[in-house]
Amino acid sequence: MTSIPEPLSVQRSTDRLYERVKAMVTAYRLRPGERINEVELARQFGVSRTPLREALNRLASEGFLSATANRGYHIRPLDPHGVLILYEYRAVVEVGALRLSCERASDEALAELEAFAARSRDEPDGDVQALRVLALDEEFHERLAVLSGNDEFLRSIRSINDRIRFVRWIDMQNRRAGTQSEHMAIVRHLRMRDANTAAALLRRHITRRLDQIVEVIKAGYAEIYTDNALAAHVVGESMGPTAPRQ
Amino acid sequence: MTSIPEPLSVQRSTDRLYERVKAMVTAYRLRPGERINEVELARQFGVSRTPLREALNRLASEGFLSATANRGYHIRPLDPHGVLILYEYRAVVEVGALRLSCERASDEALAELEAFAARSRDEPDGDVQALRVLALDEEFHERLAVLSGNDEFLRSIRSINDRIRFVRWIDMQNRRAGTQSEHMAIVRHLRMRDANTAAALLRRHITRRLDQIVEVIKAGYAEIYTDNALAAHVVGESMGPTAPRQ
DNA sequence: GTCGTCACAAGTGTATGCACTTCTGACGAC
DNA sequence: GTCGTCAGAAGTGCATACACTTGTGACGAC
Repeated sequence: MTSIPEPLSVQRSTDRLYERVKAMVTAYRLRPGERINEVELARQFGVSRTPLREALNRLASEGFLSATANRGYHIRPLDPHGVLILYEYRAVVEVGALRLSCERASDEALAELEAFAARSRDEPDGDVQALRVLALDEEFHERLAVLSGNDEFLRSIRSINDRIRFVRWIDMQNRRAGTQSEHMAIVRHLRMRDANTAAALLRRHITRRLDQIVEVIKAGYAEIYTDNALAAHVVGESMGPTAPRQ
Repeated sequence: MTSIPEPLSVQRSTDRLYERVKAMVTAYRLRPGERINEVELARQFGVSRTPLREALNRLASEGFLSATANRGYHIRPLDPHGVLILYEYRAVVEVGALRLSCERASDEALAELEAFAARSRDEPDGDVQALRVLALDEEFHERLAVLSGNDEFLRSIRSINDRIRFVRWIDMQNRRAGTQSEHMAIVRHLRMRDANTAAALLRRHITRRLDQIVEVIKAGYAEIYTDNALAAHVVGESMGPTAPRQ
């Protein structure tokens, strides 16, 4: 009896659809306000409407889509106010997680986090690597949450990461280097167990350019309606060998 | 053309099922670890499995149920550690909301909140009113979140309220009076714009009896397996006069 | 008696079909 | 030309059907 390498990959169609549609939505491959046509989308994915609807329902409950009875699902609009309050919320959650992490994380775990931040900083620049840098940025914040030892924070921050992915992507075109040195600074203070300074740095890290959010959203709209690089990357990955969308 | 009183109540079967099953789950009318039989539950509700599954899927994504491929949905176990980290998370979110509320709420809004807290305090005691007292407690915290002007906090706190409803119910058998005077104290400091004191009070209000959480959970299990009063109330309400929709 | 095997029952996952609602565009009243 | 009306098209909401997976109990080997 050979030890089976986990049949976890026996995934339901619903789950795969959830991930794929989420990727499309968070990258704004589907446009803000656009209505989702269940029949067409199901045909594109080569499945029936039943599992697709389960995925859409779930996405709606998580705030990625809005649902209206008898009128289906719509892509969430990309509005500055929504992004602003989400960042405000994010700051509270992440700072809370950081304070717990500062109390609870072992010295080794913090050293490992610092090594991760350093590796990320040394990642090469370039258009192709941009997506990877984005992923590393998200991962830094998730790792920070893991160290809190409280999975509620991790769960919440993952959800936030999904929801702000597009804005973060746009924003990172401008402040990649700053972001990564800020990560380093935060970890350094964590290693000194200086929670207050680390918290202040993290708060500023998150809310730093919130006053420019309107410009970022504008840039986002421009990207969406011209040549959405994030969508191209993400969908390239997640749709893989799927037939071309007519 | 008479002005129609909002056809918002044109709700989908999926949405009604979501609410009803959520009520059953949060009141632990279904028991921890129990597997949900879709066919039977659908029959009970007089609907087909399709809308029920959409509701279950949504509940699972929100953490009320756990889903396993080909093995359906299970009621989340009621474990002390899970409750503990949820309360820890809740404290961070609520304190964050309170600080924003302290900055932004108008004097009038705070006065209204105080009036609400006072009315709640004066609500009569008794078994029958217990459910109402529970609802008022939840509402106090939601109102506090509303004053932050940030709907992300409200959304989050509502979700937390749903998830801790049962534990709160058990816990409130013992500390009803204390709870309500603590609410009053918090609002009083908010009205003085003393965010730090209000925050400290709120934090203590939430984490106060966390060291006794194991006992509370034990009491919860006893209730679940004997004569679950919360479930009786809630299901009484939510199943109520619904016609048996063939 | 214990264990493995196998067939049937039970249950979940997905596809399909149909009813009902919403959308759209043509037509006619004014 | 503008507006209201209405019929057909398009689309969502739900029920049903079937395939496939998992659970269960009887039977036989040992």
